[in-house]
Amino acid sequence: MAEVVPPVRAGARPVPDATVARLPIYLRALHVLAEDGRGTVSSQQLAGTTGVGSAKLRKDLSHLGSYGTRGVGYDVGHLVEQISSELGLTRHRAVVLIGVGNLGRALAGYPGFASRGLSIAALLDIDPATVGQVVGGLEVQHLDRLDGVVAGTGASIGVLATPAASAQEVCDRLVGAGVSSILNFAPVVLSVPDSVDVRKVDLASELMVLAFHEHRKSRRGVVSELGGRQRDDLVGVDGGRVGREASA
Amino acid sequence: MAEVVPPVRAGARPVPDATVARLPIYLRALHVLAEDGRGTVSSQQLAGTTGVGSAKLRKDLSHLGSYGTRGVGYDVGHLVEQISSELGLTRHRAVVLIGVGNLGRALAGYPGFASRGLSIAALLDIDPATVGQVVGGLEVQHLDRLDGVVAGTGASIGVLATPAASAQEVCDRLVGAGVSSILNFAPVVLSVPDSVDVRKVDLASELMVLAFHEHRKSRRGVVSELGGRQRDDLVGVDGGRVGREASA
DNA sequence: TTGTGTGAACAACTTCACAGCT
DNA sequence: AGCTGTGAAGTTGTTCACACAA
Repeated sequence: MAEVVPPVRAGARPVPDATVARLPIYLRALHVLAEDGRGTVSSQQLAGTTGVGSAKLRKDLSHLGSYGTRGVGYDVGHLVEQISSELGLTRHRAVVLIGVGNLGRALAGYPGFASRGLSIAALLDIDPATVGQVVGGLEVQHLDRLDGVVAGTGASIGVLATPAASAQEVCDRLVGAGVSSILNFAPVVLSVPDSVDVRKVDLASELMVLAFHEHRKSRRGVVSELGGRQRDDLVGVDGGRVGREASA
Repeated sequence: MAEVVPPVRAGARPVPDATVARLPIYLRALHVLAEDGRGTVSSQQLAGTTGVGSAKLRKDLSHLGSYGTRGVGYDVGHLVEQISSELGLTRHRAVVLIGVGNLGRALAGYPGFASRGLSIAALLDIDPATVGQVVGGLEVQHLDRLDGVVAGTGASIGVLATPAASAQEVCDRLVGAGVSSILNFAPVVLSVPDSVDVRKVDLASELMVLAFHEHRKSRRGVVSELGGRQRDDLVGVDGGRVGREASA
């Protein structure tokens, strides 16, 4: 067609979202392989440990200009660097966590947060009984210090682990302080400017989706070979899209 | 495979997965509306509170044999029933939770679990210091009692909130006890029989995806060399005992 | 031979636009 | 008028199959 080229400049979306969502999984598997001293992996092998099909895996890796060797596989160390780089983990990113209840404590102590690239730089809460406690090596600070903490740590990512009732308010303060990406665990839909990314983890929803699968098994079908799928179903949490649509 | 089969096998998937994943969100919003005394909602209004586009919402609802009234909207109460029914929440489903650390405690106390259809029927752990504690009104039992607990409560859903190292082992025990759906919080790819559904929530991955978005935002002509020498401890995920891939 | 990389077919999901009911 | 329900078009993601490199 003599159609004009899409007005998209170079750099619109080189890496599909679905691929990005899987990169951390590959990265983890690769770290394990590296520890075991493996120098190379084939897509087949990586597929085995990540639960992703080998073709999908190859296509994913090809999006980041993959450097596999035909007949051999991928260099583990190099792949780790490639993925880390793509995810932006080569640069240390500070994360502030708001809401130091049980969930917040779990997150603060989560192995894998502290490990690579990402680290929780500050914990904040509004409860006087919690403020001042030391959790995961950090002293919990009062939420009122948010602006200073964000400025001081250079944090651009916030984790929201507060009760639902205060989530929107805290979110507003996070945005006001300059945070531009938020991981939301509160079961509410946050309203944020377009420039802010929100990703939501909804624990209750996850359980309900499982309940649905249970329901379907018992309700309709004999569990024919269609029934179980573990590998494909690793959808996890659906992507939190940017911003939101206009609403008064 | 001889004959040309229609798109989907008989009774395979009437409701798309993507829709199922959103039903809990609608359900929550509808509960709020019901509390406020709203009798009806339009797709437009529901879209506003759920952050989903109105067209998508209508299509989603149409999958469950939609019951809207043209020119008016949907009956809130009826919709709640429809969605609950589709998700299998009309029947009370017992859930067992393994691993009563901070995450487990957070889940045990999560509002919205206890509320509708789903309830955590038992907490189990293997740590003697945790066993016997009362958390969220339930006494933590030893993991060895798993079979009896599953049989006694009729639980078919298990929540895995253990450390990564023991996740696969506990998973096996869950499956052995008769649980057929598992919500896995451990950063491990579980190996299960085809008849078992596994859904994974990977907190570290979520953060990394956010980091990626941050990274992309700051990708303004930063073509210069990123100091890729990120040589930190090789923590990795230990105990990644992913058996094998049940390759299809 | 082994195993990557990829175009092309396929499938899933989303958005559009409007017919048709109230 | 207002709003649902849905074919059709558009977009995104997955799977296939094979050329090609080591």
